[in-house]
Amino acid sequence: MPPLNEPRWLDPDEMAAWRGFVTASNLLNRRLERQLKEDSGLSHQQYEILVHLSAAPGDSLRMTELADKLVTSKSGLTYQVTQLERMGLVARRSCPSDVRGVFAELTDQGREMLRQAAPGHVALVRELLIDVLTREQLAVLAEGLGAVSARLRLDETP
Amino acid sequence: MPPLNEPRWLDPDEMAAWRGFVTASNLLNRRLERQLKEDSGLSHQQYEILVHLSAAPGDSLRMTELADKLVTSKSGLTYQVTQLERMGLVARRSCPSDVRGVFAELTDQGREMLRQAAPGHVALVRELLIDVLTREQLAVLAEGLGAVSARLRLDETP
DNA sequence: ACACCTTCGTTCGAATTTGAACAACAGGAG
DNA sequence: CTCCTGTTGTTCAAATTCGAACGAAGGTGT
Repeated sequence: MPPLNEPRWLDPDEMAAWRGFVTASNLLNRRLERQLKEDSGLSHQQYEILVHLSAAPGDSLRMTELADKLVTSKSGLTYQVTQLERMGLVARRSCPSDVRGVFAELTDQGREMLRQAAPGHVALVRELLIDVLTREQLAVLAEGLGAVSARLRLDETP
Repeated sequence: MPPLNEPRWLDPDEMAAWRGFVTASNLLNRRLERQLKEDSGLSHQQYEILVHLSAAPGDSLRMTELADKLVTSKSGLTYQVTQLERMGLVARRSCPSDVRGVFAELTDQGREMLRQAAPGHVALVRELLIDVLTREQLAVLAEGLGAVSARLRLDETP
């Protein structure tokens, strides 16, 4: 018996997981966006840039590497780094070993902005996601979505 | 002892869950977007509009109600429905009981487009998310994210 | 009937995002 | 060295998104 031409639709449980994921993701992004904008004048994307930079050695990352971590397009990152540069939160530095390379580096002002914005952001993430879930749910979510991310990272490069 | 002024940062497990959620969400959206665009010429958002309409009684929904389900802005929906109308996939119908009201209704062509686009989309959702997780992980994810969504829906209206 | 507050969908301008095209360079194979 | 292929970051036009402001109605209390 040959494989069915009919696709394997999602059963109710699978559908619930999928819809829950999409809906929670959208709602969460919406809320975090508003909160950050009102509280610190940053978009979520800009905030994430600061976070990734502050977590990197030397508070700086190559543009491409940063774009990968953020899961965004190179051109999108170029735009946002320019914005952050105008705000004085990030600076561009050319790479010594590669003339084409550009480092985005967190400025003192950027570090300060992050220190100011982080508490409110983390509190909201906690209130809306972390504290809504049990310890076990959190663990399963971390492990499951970690696997999903890994799966997605794989067939991206080829 | 008064509550600490210092915010409760995320511990490693919590951080892993949060980063996993954000990353998986971004990667997944990126992939689905590409697949739908190449395969059917639809954006994910447009596809979701068709899905929600096809699931609604009479294949139609009020604009506001649809915007709620999609978790998007009213103006964003106005734009997308206009696009879909130009493609002949959706039609606007005025509401009999409320002059201000507008129904978005799935056309025959829209139904056909959905029938054509759905298999590839579902297959990818399955490949990248559903089939990567175990049955238990799926259940936990559905329940947990369901709760998160509910939590988010609550303090939205007031 | 009247004023008052809310809801509905659209319009508008500004901000953001994307993919494709591009120029400049890196890194090897020959 | 020289050609070839892959990278790097930017630019560009087009598409999308959002929030605020808006005009038009609904609904309520008096």
